[in-house]
Amino acid sequence: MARSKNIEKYHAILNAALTVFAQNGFHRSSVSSIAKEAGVADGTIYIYFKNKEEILVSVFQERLGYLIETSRARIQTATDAKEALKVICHTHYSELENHLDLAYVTQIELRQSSFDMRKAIGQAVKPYITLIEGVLQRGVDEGSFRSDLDLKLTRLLLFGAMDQVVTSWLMAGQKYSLTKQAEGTVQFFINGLTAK
Amino acid sequence: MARSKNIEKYHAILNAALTVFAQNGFHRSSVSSIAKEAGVADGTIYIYFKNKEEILVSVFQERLGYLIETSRARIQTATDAKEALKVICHTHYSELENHLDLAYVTQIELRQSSFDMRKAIGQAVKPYITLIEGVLQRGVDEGSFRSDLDLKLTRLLLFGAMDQVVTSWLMAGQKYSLTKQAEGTVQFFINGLTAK
Amino acid sequence: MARSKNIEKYHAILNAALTVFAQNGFHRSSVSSIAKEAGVADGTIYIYFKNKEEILVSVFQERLGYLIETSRARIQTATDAKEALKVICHTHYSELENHLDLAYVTQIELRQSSFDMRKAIGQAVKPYITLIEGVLQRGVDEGSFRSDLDLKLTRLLLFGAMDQVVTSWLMAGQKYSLTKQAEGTVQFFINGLTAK
Amino acid sequence: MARSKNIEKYHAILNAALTVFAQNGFHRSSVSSIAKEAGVADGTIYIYFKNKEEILVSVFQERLGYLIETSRARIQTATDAKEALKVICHTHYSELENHLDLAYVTQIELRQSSFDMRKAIGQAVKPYITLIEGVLQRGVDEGSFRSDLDLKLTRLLLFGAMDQVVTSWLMAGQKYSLTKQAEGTVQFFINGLTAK
DNA sequence: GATGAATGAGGCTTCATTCAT
DNA sequence: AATGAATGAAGCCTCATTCAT
Repeated sequence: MARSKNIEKYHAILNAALTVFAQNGFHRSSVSSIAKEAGVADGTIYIYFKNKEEILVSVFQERLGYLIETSRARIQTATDAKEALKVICHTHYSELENHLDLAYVTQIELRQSSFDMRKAIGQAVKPYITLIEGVLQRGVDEGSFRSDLDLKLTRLLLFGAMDQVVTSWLMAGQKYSLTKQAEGTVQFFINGLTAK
Repeated sequence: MARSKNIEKYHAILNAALTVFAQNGFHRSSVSSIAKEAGVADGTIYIYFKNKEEILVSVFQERLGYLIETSRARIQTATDAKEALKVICHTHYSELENHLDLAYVTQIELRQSSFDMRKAIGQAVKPYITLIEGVLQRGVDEGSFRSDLDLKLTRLLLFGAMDQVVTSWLMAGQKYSLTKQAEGTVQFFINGLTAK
Repeated sequence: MARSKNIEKYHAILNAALTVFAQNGFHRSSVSSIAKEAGVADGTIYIYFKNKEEILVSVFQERLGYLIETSRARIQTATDAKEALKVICHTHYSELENHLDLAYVTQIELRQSSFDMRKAIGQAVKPYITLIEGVLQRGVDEGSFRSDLDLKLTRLLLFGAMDQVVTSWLMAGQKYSLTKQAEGTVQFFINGLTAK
Repeated sequence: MARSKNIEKYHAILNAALTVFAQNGFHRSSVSSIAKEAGVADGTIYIYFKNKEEILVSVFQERLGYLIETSRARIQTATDAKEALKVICHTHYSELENHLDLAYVTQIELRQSSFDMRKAIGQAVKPYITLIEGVLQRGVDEGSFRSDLDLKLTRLLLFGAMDQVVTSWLMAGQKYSLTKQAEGTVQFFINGLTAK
C-alpha cells in the first residue's frame, strides 16, 4: 500500500482518515479534510493512496490486522478451545469499545463502501474468520466441540453474531458496556458448540 | 408516505429505486436514473418523496414490512417455538434468495445510509426483532428453551447471525443455496437455546 | 390584465401575492405559495396572469394607482402648490408606513425585476411623476416656485429623494416614524423650489 | 476577500461578473456563465467566493470603494463645501456614465439581492453617505450651509436624489448626458442648503 | 517528494408552466 | 372556469483528482 518511504506520513494519513471517517462518515468526508487533519496537502494523499476508497480499506486492514495479531497472540496461551473462544470475543468487544473511532469506521462506515471494495474487505476479514475456524477445529480435535460441526458455516455464525452485537451497541448509543456482553455471547456459543 | 393520489406511480418509483439501488448502490445511483427506470420525470420523484434518502428508507420499510407480515402469518400455525424459529429463518433466507434485488439493498446499500437514517432503519427493524423475541418467549413459556435466556441479547444474536449469513452468501457471489443454510442455522440456534 | 370575469379571484391572487412577495421576496416566492395563500390551485393563477412577473407588475400598478388617486384627490383641496407638495409627501410616506407589506414590495422586491419589467414599472410610475410635475407647474404659475425650474429634472429629484427616504427607513428596520420625515423633506424641497 | 494567492484570477472573475450581471441581471446570470467569461472553470469561482451572492457584493464593494476614494481625493482640493458637493455629484454621474456596466449592476442588479445581502451593501454605502455628511458639515462650519440642517436626513436626501437621477437616466435608455445633469442637481441642492 | 490551485463532471433539487380531467 | 399532478430544464455547488511548480 505504502508506495513511499515516508512511513510516518503514511500513518499520519491513516490515523487522520480514521478520525475523519468516524466523525463524518465515509461519503461525507472529503479527501481535503483528511489532508488537513493529517497536516499534509491534498495532493500528498495521492502519493500514498490510489484514491479515497483505498484509504478506507487501508485503515480497516491495518486495524483489523492488529486485532487479529492481538487475538492470535493471546490464544496461544489459552488452555483449551473454549478459553480461546472467550479470548477472541473479549478482545473483539473490548478493542472496539476502547476505540470508538475504529468501531464507527468498522461497523458503520465500512458498510458504505462500493461492492468492489467490500470484496477487498472480505479478503481482509478472511484471516480473522480463519482464526475463528482454527479455534473451532481445535475444539473438535480436543473433543470439546461437537464433531459434526459445519466449520465453514459456524465460523460465519460466530463472526456475524459478534458483529451484530457490536453494531447494535453502537447504534443504541453505547449505553451499556460492550465488553460485558462477551460473557453471554460466549456462553451462547459454547452451548451451541459443546459436544454432548 | 404517498402524498399524492396516484398510488401506482408511488410504487413504480419504489420498485424502480429497488432495481437501481441494487444495481449501482445508493450513493452511486442518481435520482435521475431512478426516474428514468420508473418512467417518470425527475421532478415527479419529489412529489412522492422528500429526498433521495427517503426513497431508500421507504423501499426498506415496505419490503421489511412484507417480510415481517409473511413470517408472522406463517408462525401462527407453527406447533411450537422451535418450529416457529425454523419458519422465521426459512422465510428470511428464502425471501432474500428469491429477491436478489432486495437482498442487495438490504444487506449492502442500506448500510450506506447516514447515521440519522440508520436510526430510522433501526425503528423499522424493531418489529422484526420483537417478532423474534416473541418466539423466544414462547419457547421459554413452553419450557423448550432455557429459562435463563437473556431475551434482549439473544434476539440480537439470532438476527445478527442470520444477517451475517445472508451478507456472506451475497458477498461470496451466491455460489451456494442460501435457503439450505437455514437447516444448519436453526440447528445451531436450537442447540444454544434448548433447555436441558 | 384581468382576463376573467371573476374579479374576486383576481384580487384574491393580487392580495396573496402582495403578502407572499413581502414575506419572501419576489425571486424566493413560488407561484405555488401564492396560490395557496390565495386559496386557489396553481394552475388558476395562469388563467388570470400570463406569468409570475405579470403578477408583480399588477400588484404594483394597482397599489400605485391607488396612491396616485388618493394624492390627486387630496391636492384638489390644497390652497397652493406648497400645500399640495406637502400633501403628496405626507401621503407617500404615511401610505407606505401604514402598509409595510406594500413598502417591502415597492422598495425592495420590485427592484428585483427584470429589465423589461422595470420598463413596465416605469410606465406605471409615470402618472405619479406627472402628478408631481403638475404641482411644480402650479407653483411656477402661482409664482411661488422659481420660474427657471427644469421641471423634467426636478420632478425626478423629488421622487427620487422621497423614494430613498422610504428605502432607508425600511432598511434601517423602521426604527423611527417615516411620516415624521415628511416635514423635513418638504421643507428641503420648498427651500430649493421657492422663488426669491 | 481573496482567499488565494492569485489576485489576478480574483479580479478576472470580478470583472467577468460585472459584465455578465450587467448583461443578464443577477438572478438570470449563471455562475457557469461568469466562469466562462472569466476563462476559468466553474469550480474555480468557489475558491475565490463563497457563493454567487458574495460575488455580487464583492463587485459592488470594489467599485464603490473606488468611487469613494476618487471623490475623497478630489474634494481635498475643493475650495469650499459647495465646490466639494459639485465634485461629488460630477464624479458620481460621470463615473457611472463612463462605466455603463457598473451602472447597471449598481442601479439595477444590486437591488435584486436578498435582504441579508442588502444589509451588507448598506454597510458598504455607509462610507459614501459619511463622505457626503462630511461635506455638509463642512458647509455648516464654513457658514455657507444652513445651520439648522438635519445632517442625517439631508445626507440621505442628497444620495437618494442622485441615485434616482442615475436610475432614471439608465431606464430611459441613456438618451441624454448624465454628467450634464450634475449642474442642475447641484444647483438644486445648493438652493436647499444655502444659509440665508 | 510535496504542494494546493485548478479543474469540470455530476448530483440533488426547485419551480414556472402545462394540460388532461 | 378550475384543478393540481406532472413535467423537465436549469441552477448552484461539491469534491475527487490532476499537474505545474
